[in-house]
Amino acid sequence: MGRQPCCDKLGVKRGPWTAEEDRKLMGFILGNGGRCCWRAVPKLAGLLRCGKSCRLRWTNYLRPDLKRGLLTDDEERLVVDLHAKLGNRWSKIAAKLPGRTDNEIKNHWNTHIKKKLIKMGIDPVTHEPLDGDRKQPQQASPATTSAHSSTITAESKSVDGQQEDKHIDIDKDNTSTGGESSPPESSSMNTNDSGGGISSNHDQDPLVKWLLEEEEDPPTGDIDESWLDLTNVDNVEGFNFITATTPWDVIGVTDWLLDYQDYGVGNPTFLADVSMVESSSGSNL
DNA sequence: AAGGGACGCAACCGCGTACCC
DNA sequence: AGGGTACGCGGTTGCGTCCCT
Repeated sequence: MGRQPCCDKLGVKRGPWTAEEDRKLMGFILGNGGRCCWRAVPKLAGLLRCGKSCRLRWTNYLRPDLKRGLLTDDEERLVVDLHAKLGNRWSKIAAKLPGRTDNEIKNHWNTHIKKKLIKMGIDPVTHEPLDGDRKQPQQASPATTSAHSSTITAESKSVDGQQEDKHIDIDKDNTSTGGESSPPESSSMNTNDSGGGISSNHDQDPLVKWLLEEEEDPPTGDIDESWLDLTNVDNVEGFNFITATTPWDVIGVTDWLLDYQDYGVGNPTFLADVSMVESSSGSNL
């Protein structure tokens, strides 16, 4: 098949992004509205990066609507629940956690949640009790993490698989959905969800239905809706990005915004982030 | 104080899919 | 219909930071 590389490797910069590069990329996307494909972005933005790298940088770091910091307990719970239903489909999971990226969730899963579950005697892949815990009573049932109300509230201080201070709440009909669920597929997941790795049991699950509906708002009231208020520009103090006189000069509240909402610039919380980018490049400095 | 290992995050790689010609 | 291109996704890696000895 000989698929061509996404970009010419020669002369393409790799590695951590600098503040200057961030500025250029953000400036281009915000200023031009990204009226072209990612492949053309680096050239037009004056970056020696491949388009793929630009897209990743934007979606994982520069996007205005991104939350930062550790996942909250609620978010973590939701991730566990969603993972039990969907497996490693991080993008699907991320889609249900506003402001979080698939990469972020994936990293958090691998570095935090996975370990927690293992300490609790739960297989992070299948969400079933680990071998040593199979004889555990109800608390360690397969539904422990997939139940809608499951909670992981305490850091297990156990060592060697011993469970201590484990706090899993089961207070709903967890047996109907989680009990007989097939293990989520953990790899080579088909991006098409139609039937994919979800059991028919899960298809009946309201949560799964919600998960698979792209346009529907999440049921949690967890969303920071402040950004929806377009009149709220109180947070633009210090805003001096490029030559804008108002935030909206940069945002360009024009039709492209509507056309390119995927960039996330419709989210006014970016204003604060823009000034942040202005002052630093985040983790790279 | 210094060295080494563990940890966490950002970025890269390669594959699958959708779309276009 | 088939090939080429671009994008999105999940797995993996690299490297900086933290922590322990």
